[in-house]
Amino acid sequence: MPELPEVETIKRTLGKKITGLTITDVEIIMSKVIRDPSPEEFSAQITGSKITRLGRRGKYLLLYLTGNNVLVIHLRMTGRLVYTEPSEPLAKHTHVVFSLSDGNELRFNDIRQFGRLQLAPKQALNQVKGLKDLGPEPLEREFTKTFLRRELKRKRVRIKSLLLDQTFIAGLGNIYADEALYRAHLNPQRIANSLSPREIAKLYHAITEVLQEGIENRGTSFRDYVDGDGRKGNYQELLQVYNREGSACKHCGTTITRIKINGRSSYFCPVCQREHN
DNA sequence: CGGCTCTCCTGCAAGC
DNA sequence: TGCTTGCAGGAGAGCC
Repeated sequence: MPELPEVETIKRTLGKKITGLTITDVEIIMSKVIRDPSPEEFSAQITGSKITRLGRRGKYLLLYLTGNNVLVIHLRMTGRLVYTEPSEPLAKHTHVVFSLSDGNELRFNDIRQFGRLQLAPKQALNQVKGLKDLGPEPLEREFTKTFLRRELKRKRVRIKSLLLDQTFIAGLGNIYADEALYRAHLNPQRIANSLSPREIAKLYHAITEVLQEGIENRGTSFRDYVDGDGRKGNYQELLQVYNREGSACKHCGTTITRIKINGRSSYFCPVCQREHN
């Protein structure tokens, strides 16, 4: 499930391969993955464009094209971008194929068909649904302790739910949210506006640290995620709580617990992350 | 508007 | 062994 560190890693690895290349053809195999415009318009606008640079906003990957367009890609759960030779057989769930001027292809495949591609004019990027309501980038200067304090104060949801809310902060998913809460010694069920200034400060540092470490380790590969080189990340080996139900906490040895919060799994150590203290 | 639930989809694991 | 059932999850729609 590509979250901020995974998308950032894809941006860096894929960027080295496809920046400067022209898209010579677009084949849409499953049209529902194209959110906007129509498949015909999508192909027509992209064909002949050059990829000038790659960007990222939250979990969205951005391919800046000549002709003033941006190809906005969200991989959701199982989406993959595969840079490969045309002779390579199409994977079962390949939905879109971009032919590139170096003779290779960029393929979008997605087992669960949740991922979406969208084309938007560069100046209209901040009007794209999903993108326009994103909260601050947690690794940029705009994400501050003051912001976190102010926003937490007016929220009555559980802190775990808030961390997953992209309109609150962009880029955290289930893995890094659980890891950040563990690092901050915060129980995922805590109500956001009950956190003390000290706890908020710990959470602030925990969020930036886990994301930074995720990037340094080229992301977390559970099942599907690979980077632009087709390589798996390493951060799954450094996870403290996520997907570790029944295992010992690496700090205190207590069994890691899993509960559901708003339908999402939350992994935590019941001792290191006590609800009341 | 805030906050919650349902939905999309396939692959895999658990259970009988 | 082979079937059925349930679960995983990001974000948008829809509800109160």
